[in-house]
Amino acid sequence: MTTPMLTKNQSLVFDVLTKAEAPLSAYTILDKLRDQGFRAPLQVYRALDKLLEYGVVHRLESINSFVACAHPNEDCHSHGLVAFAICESCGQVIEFHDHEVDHRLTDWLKSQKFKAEKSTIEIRGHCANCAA
Amino acid sequence: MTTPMLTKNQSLVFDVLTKAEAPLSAYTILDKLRDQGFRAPLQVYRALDKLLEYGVVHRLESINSFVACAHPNEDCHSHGLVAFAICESCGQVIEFHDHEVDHRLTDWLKSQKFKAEKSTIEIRGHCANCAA
DNA sequence: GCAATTGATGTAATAACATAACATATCCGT
DNA sequence: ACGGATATGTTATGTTATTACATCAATTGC
Repeated sequence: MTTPMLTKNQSLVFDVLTKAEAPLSAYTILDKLRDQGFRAPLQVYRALDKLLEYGVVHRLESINSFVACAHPNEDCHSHGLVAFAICESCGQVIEFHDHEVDHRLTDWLKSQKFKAEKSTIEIRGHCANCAA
Repeated sequence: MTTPMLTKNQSLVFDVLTKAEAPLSAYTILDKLRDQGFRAPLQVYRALDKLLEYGVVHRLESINSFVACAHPNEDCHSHGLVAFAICESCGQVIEFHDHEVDHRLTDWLKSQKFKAEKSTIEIRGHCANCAA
């Protein structure tokens, strides 16, 4: 999907996520944008919905947070499957793709005649720097 | 891990999950146990924490819900990695294990020196019965 | 030009999910 | 019986997400 011109709110939210060192919750984003005139959660959630749709932001289900896509130039959707390693100490997120994993899951789903719509692979733990 | 004797509240919560056709949210469980004397969310969450620890219940992060483990006789923890296919129409959850996927992810994590603690693989879509 | 449609925004209220803090009670080893 | 650990009960609160409704702005068809 080609990303259309972002609206004002979408740009503000995207900028906050791009500058962040770690995933942010919707309410954290809201707080960071109070000075820009944001007042209500919906302003954030609506922008996030679009950014997710465009594939430039990912939602981390296991921590109810959002990150800017780490591979903005490639098309994440075409990879079919994105996986995340999330450090519980420093918050760093490593985003990666593995075709073999993708393939195995796809084959399994096909064998079950299960039509996949949205896949989540998230590993929580500690990154090289933070691990004892 | 061997599962110790369940307490009263743990048994009640586990029974509700075992009898359910689909994953249940903590608050849905609470409602189903009002007649048994449950009054507060914490009674459910505390029981769930233990059941998760014992490995007899899984949490589905992407839908904030809980299911009884589908493979009670095997030890899910020893599989290292459990994946779920979740039907968004009927709610059915298919739990499965794939050693190859496990292996690929483990190798990748090792290459990054990332210490995994908890992994989540969830695929939302439509099961064979519900797919158009 | 101008109504009609569509998409974006603003705001308030509420729903849904989860935990903190504190008090009591029950179980078990000694 | 005592003391510690675990389980429970209860209230309040914190956190995440959506519903409902009003307004505004850009676009399209006529």
